[in-house]
Amino acid sequence: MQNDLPLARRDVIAGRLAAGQPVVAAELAAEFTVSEDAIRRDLRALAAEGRCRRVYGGALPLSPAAMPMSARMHSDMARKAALAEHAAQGIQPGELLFLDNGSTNLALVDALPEDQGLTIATNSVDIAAALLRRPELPLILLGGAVDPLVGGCVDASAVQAVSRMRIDRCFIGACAIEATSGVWASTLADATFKRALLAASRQRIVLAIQAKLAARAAHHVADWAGISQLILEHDTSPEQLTALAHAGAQTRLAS
Amino acid sequence: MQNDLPLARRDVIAGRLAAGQPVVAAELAAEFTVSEDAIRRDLRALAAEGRCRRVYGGALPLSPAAMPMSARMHSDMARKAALAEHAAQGIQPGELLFLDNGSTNLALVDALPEDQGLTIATNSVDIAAALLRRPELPLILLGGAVDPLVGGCVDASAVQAVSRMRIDRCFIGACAIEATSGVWASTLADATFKRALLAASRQRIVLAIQAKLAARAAHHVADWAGISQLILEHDTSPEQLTALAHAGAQTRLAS
DNA sequence: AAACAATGTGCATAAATGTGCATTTTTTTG
DNA sequence: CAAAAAAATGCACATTTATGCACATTGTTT
Repeated sequence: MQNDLPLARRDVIAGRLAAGQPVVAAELAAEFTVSEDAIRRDLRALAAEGRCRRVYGGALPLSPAAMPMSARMHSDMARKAALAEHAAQGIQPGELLFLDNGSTNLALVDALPEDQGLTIATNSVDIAAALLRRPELPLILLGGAVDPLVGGCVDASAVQAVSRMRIDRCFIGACAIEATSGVWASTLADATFKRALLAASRQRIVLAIQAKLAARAAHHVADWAGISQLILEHDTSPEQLTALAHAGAQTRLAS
Repeated sequence: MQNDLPLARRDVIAGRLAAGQPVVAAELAAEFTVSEDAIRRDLRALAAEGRCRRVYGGALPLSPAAMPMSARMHSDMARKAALAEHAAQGIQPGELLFLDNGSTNLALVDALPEDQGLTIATNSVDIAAALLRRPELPLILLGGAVDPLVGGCVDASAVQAVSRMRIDRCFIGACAIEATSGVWASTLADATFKRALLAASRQRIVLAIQAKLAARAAHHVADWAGISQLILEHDTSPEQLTALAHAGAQTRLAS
């Protein structure tokens, strides 16, 4: 990402600031392959124009935060990021991925590798919004009526659309997990969609933080025979793990 | 790529700028096999016509397409909110609204009235994300391949989907506005989608902040005969207003 | 047909701008 | 309070730009 236009670089930085994103001088210098002096001059100029606030080590946007969606509040973000990091390692170049609704899959967006020729599909509005910040990743969005509880499209048109796809690897969002029976969803439409998604996918991955094992949901999605891999946190209890293994789940632990 | 017509070269450069592409003086000189002086003269002339921004080493497009959607949505929010407030007053109960891509329409989300039985449709990821915070409003999301520059779906499937709808009131996002010619978009796909959206809608509204009148874009969407109402800021210059009125635009000023 | 103005082009020089480095000053952190 | 990191400052260097001028090409006039 090195354009020959110096002011273009300044515009890119200004754009990130305008998007509410804080910037670090050293990172920008490495990214644009210029010295930190040049970056500092840019930030100084932007601050003089009133387009950011200069701080030690970088610059902050004037109107802070705001951009992320309703899922920012969760302090589980660190846990989910660890799961996502582990899940991303299994991704192969050129794959068509599907990220189902769910805040855990949202964390996966930031863990997706670059320059692998990946294509991402999703039915989740929040995940699509997050993927807009990864413009190098081609994004296919499933349309339809948005279920406000789910935060994405799980209606008949979405089922039909996903049924016409051949997905290499899908990440199912689980509302609840039970060791004996598998994956569960909160709403009927969501469960129906997830089953269609599973049917269209070769590799079927589930990311689950601890809380999912304690949760309950009304509609069954799939048993462990239908799930290729269940990725859990490293501090999952041994009892749960043996129960899962006994039920036939292919589990892996994120470090 | 060496054509003997000097004007042709300038048009090619202007076309790239209008498409949102930055140009480097030295590269253009090599491409057209002329000296950098000639290129500089071209760029100077284009900048004087307001068709680009001259920078050290080349020129940058005036079009907002260069800035990602995430950056555009947080700039000039106060101005856009005023426009949105005014536009919301015209909405009738029970209508099916369509909010086209665009940061100005994003501000409209917070201005939509409650308990009016409205239904909202959009092809914009960010607008859909914002509407998740208004769960009482039924939301229909158009799917397809997401254009990262546009921030939403403007491909053939989106055109097809919108063509099958009967929309009561649509809010078109304008990348640029010209008093004599109407509404312009930055990319061909976006312009095509907007035309399909206009064709499917009864009331066709355009919200435009001041900057849109100074911007340039490459692809024509509609002239003023195709726009029901153009909502502008209260401090739009009288010259612009008379030019718009003379061209047949139905303008209204937000307070 | 010849002369003319108009325009675009390329090359010179001088001015302006951006960059990187060395040094000093300021801020943060332990 | 001391050490480390970051920022400001001054300066040398390279690149880009503006300006004036000579030259070629084109279209028009006489």
